[in-house]
Amino acid sequence: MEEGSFRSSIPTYVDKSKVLDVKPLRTLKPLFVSSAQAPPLFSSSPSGPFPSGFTPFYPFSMNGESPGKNQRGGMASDKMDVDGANGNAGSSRKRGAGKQKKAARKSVGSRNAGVSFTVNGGANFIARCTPFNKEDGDREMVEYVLMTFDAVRRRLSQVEEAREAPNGSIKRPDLKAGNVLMSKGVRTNMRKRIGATPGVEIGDIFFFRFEILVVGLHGQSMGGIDTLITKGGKGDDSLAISIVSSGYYDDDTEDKDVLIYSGQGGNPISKEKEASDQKLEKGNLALERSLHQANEVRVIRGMKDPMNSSVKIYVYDGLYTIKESWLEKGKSGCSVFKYKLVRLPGQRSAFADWNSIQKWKAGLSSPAGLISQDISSGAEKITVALVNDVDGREAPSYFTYSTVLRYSRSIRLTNPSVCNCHKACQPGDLNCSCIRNNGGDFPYASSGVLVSQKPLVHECSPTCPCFPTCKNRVSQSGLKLKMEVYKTTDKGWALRSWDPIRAGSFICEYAGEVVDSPSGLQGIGQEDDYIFDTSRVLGQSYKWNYEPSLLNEEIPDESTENDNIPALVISAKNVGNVARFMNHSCNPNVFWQLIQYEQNRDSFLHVAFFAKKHIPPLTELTYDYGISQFETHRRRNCLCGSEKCRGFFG
DNA sequence: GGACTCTCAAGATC
DNA sequence: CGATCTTGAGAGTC
Repeated sequence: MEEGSFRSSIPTYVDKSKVLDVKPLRTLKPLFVSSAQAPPLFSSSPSGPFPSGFTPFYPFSMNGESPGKNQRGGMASDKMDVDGANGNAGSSRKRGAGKQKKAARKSVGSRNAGVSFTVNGGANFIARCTPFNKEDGDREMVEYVLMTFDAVRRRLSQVEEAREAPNGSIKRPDLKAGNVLMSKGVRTNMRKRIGATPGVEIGDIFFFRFEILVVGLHGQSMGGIDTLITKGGKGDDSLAISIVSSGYYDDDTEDKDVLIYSGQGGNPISKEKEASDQKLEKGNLALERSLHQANEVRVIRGMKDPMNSSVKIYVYDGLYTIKESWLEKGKSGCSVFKYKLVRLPGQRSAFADWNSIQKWKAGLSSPAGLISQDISSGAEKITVALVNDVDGREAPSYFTYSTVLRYSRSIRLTNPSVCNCHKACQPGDLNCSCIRNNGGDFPYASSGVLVSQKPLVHECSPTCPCFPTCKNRVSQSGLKLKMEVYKTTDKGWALRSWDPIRAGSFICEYAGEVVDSPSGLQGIGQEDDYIFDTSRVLGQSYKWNYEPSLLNEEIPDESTENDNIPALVISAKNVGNVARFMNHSCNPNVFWQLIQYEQNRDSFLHVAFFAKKHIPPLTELTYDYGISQFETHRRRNCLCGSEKCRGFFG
């Protein structure tokens, strides 16, 4: 820690001649891949359809359900079959369009005719949840289950918020989504175990109790103590295997490695019933037995979301053991069991980081290697830190910080449209033309998260009469997260957030200068490492949107709209915002989404980044740069290090 | 804006 | 199979 030793060299006034030209990603050598080796390219038309969001992702085996399409063979065959998945999904969607509008429920079954299911006769993608990986998971399965949960939950929120009379409706989309996943068997790590949960990493964050349940980290939907029956007999022979410290009880969570956890029970059940003494039974008894057994106990710490105090975030803080227990008088005057849990040494930090970040934000301390408090020089509403803890005080190469996308000339994309709402646009209000432009669905849930990826999201424009607080302006509100541009050991500069990020949250726009002539792109990409190009094709498709069949919905027909979206190419070499520091990954945690809104009587395209999954603080933000369609384009070696790394990008 | 109350929920267990 | 237990999350209130 070299606290307080910086506070200089804001890049806008550093001596350009002395600054090394640091690329966002280190370029090793040009890489040319023959077509036989190249990964499958999807929908190569520059006008779309949108390359990333619409081809269903099959991360796991189809178990021979797409015969003849699986061309990888060997080990790969039971992992991923992107070719087959795309072939199937693409054709079935086209067939489904128009014909099956009415038979929503039926169509799901008939579309899948001939496919054998392993679970509840649901959609074929559920077949990936095999008895094997439902019992014991891995990272891929955990991420898949979490992504499915949140996609379903977002959709249920969207449907719910559009409803006029919320009587008998889904008030708890999280519980409903949990129920859908449980009943369809979309879950993992169902086998209870002592110690680590395969695929769940220390530091992982969760926004709902059900998320923790469906990945098998903690097997109680509400209760704070989960137990494992050790001998075939009574419940008495149980050990505590995981606990959630949520704030409901008076736990002491001050120390980053020690947790004083309260036993369960004794709370007043209703207004009439008084608090009572806790008894040495159930979870309390299991904790007591675990004290003597000294077995590992998983600890999940709940805390307020620094972004939104009404939201609670759960952080998996790794394994602890119980060292002591005692009985004391609680605030109500009744006896409460207390357990002292101590974190096992040698685990990567998780909860401790949250404490550090709080101090940084409060100005009580600084991260090691802080060079600048704000590389945006005040352009952003929230400061953007610059940190180099790797090689001294070197700063990124010179550029002009801009929060907006600069168009050199106006491009009329569609007829500009403004809505006629005079407060905030209301989900479900089909009189609102902005909502109609989005196909009738409000693109964002009330929490501000994007519900589904689409070819194009139509936001309300600055000229719409609705309030600036209208929820349909998410990408126009600027940075909300506390960002940090930081130096990595091997990938140049990178971007991360001090705040936790919920899946679907808006992160930032890709600011820069629009490159006018798409025909001239071939040359531009050669020299400019800060090009963003919507016509690049993503090397790996994935499914972010909810699976309609899980909710007995028909597959929406997106094929007719947005066929004429032109390619958008942006250079952030000279002008840009934090987005220019985001590196490529083949397994990214961020994706981009085209947004359109009206400005000065013309409609303009924007590129907005959203969180693909929940992102813990200080995790590098990455997106898939995609692959240029120009064969002469210079490709670069990928250093993302993910298991499914395709080896190159660009 | 935040602390509080109210309401309606879920799975596990017995 | 249903009652009981154990709180979570969102909305509404002051």
